Amino acid sequence: MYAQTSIQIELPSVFPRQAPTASPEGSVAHPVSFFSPGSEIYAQGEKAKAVYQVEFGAVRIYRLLADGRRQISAFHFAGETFGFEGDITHHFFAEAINSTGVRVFRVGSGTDLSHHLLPLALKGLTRAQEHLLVLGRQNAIERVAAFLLDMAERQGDLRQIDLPMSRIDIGDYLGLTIETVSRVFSRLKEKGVIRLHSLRRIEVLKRDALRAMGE
Amino acid sequence: MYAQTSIQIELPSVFPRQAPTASPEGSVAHPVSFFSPGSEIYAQGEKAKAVYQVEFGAVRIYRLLADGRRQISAFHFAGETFGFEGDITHHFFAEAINSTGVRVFRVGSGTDLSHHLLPLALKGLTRAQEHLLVLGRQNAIERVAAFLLDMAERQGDLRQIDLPMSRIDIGDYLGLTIETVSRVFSRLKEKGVIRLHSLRRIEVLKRDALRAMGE
DNA sequence: CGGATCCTTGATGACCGTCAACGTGTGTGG
DNA sequence: CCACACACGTTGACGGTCATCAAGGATCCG
Repeated sequence: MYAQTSIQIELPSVFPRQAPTASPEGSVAHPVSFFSPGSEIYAQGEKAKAVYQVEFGAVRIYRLLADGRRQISAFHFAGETFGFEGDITHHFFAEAINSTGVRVFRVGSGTDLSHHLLPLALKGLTRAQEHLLVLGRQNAIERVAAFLLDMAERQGDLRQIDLPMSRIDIGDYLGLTIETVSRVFSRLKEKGVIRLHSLRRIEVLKRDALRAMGE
Repeated sequence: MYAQTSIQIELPSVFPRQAPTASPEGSVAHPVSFFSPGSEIYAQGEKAKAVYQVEFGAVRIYRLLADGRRQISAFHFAGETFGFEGDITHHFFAEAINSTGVRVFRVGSGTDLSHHLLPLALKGLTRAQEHLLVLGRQNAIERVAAFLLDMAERQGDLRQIDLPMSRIDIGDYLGLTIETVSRVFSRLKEKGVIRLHSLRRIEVLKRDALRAMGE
């Protein structure tokens, strides 16, 4: 699709939707790598040798079945940290969704990050387990509602949500097909719950209705 | 259902199906609590103040929706550690499935367990994310196959698997109803893939067939 | 402006949930 | 030791939800 580009550049944080968490090692300078849309940050089976903090853009973490079915287990946006799924070897793929800048913190070799990583791992664990409830026990409307609420919350609970990812990504995150995602969006529009300014920019008109659906 | 019983007794490990992991604090003696079937170990909303190691028996971790739908996110058996879902406050319930002994390691108050907890949290994270793939992208047969393979692996890959949990628990773990679980078991019997010695004791006759299904 | 990708909408059917009835296993008390 | 009762599990009939297949429309890029 896209060739992987991993240029080492120093960039300021452009879209800090969320205050970046404190740098694991404080004042030490760490390189920012730039990834073009669709390019791979790491692959399943690779040795995990760093953790990554999103400076701008968005990242998807996913796994594949042999026949190509894909499950996105998490999205990560500006300020969020990822890269510790799997102790030694990555069990997942990480890809840039858009043009994305990622700050790299090399792990191992003396420095001890476990104090910083534990809370991040626990947060990831909680998120994953909450997502299990969505995939295991909620229907299509409830899944989309939960997704929109989560996106809204992570963007500061504004009325406007922008979705950096495609419908395919949303479907593969929610365990649905893109057609079902699209139909649910249409139904939510009909009901006056949301409004689409563009394909990837959504306004939430009735937050309570969403909450009632997403539980 | 059952009254909660939490008697502080010292018990030897009875069913060490798996070698217990090293005690987080080595030589210090820690109490073993006994829980009767169905009794609560901790509840959603409680402050997390300990981690727990299963001595014998089995534990289910789950979450509920308002209308009672339940999603079991994990089972834990002898030798396994749980209790760190949620940083400060538990976001989940933990219940004993059978008569279960649990060794309690209190957290906080000086002692620093983060070095011990991080690998456990990462393992839990990986398991949860793998389970996301099952719930999001696999059909009923594939889910049950994956479940049986996981159970077999955690019991040392013997031909005989014993399931400490009910069909309801299996259904709530796999995002299926008990009827569907039952039907899949029957189909696997018809195909000669498994054999039921009793309701909760299963013999795997064709491991390869299971692998082909569970991916 | 043109082409490709992404998204939407419709028709159809498969899979699995629901409801219901029956079978099986387990524990208790007579 | 047997009888009974209750929880658990199985099987069948049916319907709803969502996947699949297909076509057309919107959007974005050069």
